[in-house]
Amino acid sequence: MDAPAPSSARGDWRAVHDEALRRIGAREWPPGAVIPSETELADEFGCARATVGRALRELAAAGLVERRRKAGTRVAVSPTRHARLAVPLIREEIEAAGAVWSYALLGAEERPAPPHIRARMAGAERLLHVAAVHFADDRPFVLEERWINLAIVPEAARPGVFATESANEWLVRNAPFAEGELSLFAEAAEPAEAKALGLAPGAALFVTERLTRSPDAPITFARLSYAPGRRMRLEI
Amino acid sequence: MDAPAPSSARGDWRAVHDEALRRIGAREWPPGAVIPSETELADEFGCARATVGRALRELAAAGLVERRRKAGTRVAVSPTRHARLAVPLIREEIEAAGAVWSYALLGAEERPAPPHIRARMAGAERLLHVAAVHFADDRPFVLEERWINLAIVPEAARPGVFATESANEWLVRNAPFAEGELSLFAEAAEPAEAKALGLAPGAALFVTERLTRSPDAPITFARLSYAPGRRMRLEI
DNA sequence: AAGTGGTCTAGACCACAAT
DNA sequence: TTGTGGTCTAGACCACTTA
Repeated sequence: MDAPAPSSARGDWRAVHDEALRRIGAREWPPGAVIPSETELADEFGCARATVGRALRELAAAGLVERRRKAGTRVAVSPTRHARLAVPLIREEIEAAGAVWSYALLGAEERPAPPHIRARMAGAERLLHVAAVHFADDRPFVLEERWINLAIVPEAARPGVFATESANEWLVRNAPFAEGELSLFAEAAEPAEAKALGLAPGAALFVTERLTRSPDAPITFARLSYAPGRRMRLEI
Repeated sequence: MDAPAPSSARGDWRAVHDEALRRIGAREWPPGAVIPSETELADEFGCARATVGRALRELAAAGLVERRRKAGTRVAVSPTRHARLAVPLIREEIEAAGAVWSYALLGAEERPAPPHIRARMAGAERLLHVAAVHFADDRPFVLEERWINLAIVPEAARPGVFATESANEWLVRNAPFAEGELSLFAEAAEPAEAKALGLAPGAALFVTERLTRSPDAPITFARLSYAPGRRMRLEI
């Protein structure tokens, strides 16, 4: 880390990062405390300030420290762990499990949305409702129910768009990188859901609700109801 | 972005980042394609290579591009979206919702684990089993069932450790920053679970199973069964 | 052998917010 | 006003991987 820097297999910033992590874990830098400035740490570790900056930036991204100009860097009060959750295409999720994907469109029509949908898609006048089931090896895998804001993606109203390609994929292609919110919960299957998925009413469904927004207006609200047995796996 | 750099409210690397994002979304850089090298892009944007590097590093962290030395940077074949999931302490989750947290220990004793637990905690000889319910405003919120590897955290066997502090918090304090796997799914409540949570058997539970590992051996396996109504919310 | 990303440095200027 | 983080630069050396 000195003079010409004797090469660094793992990167010097990692050494600083790991040592900072150790001090936080060992309560040498207790929760809420201000840690030394970049300049001081650079001095201590004998490296450039940018290297310390890199290390602390990673810690901040992980939520372990909070940084503010002039105020300095302080250890987060409650260093919460985070996990990264992939939001894959349904088809890819099924194929990744080694199964054959297929798909049945139940309906696609413009229709007035129920109040709780209207509330979440405020500003959307005309909404297209799409319902479909995705199958893994011909067994029902997930029920997709979706509302699409026709003001933002009017092409979705073209007849036959969702005959072979699911709304799931169509929207990823046509509205990529959109922001949004995701909500995960368990719910007993309603009779209609149970029927669509070939289950008994009341079965425990894993449900994800996802609202996708463009900067100006909501794009789509999707509810995916997964048949029992599906697990969402994450690394921490 | 030229000569003395006319200051940058948002950072020049963001400009490069956003333009790259646009080109990926617009399929000017189609999935799987190799994009220009850092040097070429630095030339195009009139900035230093490090600035381009920063932009592309963020895109790589987001999973939108893949980078390999010599091979270059290519657009991911299927640019999957990711969401960040916070794994909070149960007490903090309840208090964040404005409710009062309380806690009842159902039992804590060393006991042989069933086969499916032994399989996931390979190498752990002596296991402590802990069961407890967390309440929000005196209503059952989640059932915590946990197996702890006594070889790694022998202090957990001390009598009375989990009387007032939950195993959840105790382990966060005593084994911070551990790696692991997280699994989310829905399941119908078993009779014993239903009773502990005050529900009818078969109720739809939101379940998380989490295995925490130290570099050498498993530390703990926890199953959290949430009463209906609990939602896990994420930003995308 | 050669070209790409990965990292480090020393210095600089700036934005921001606490004082 | 001042001290902190945020960013940029120009150059350098290295690691890795493909050719």
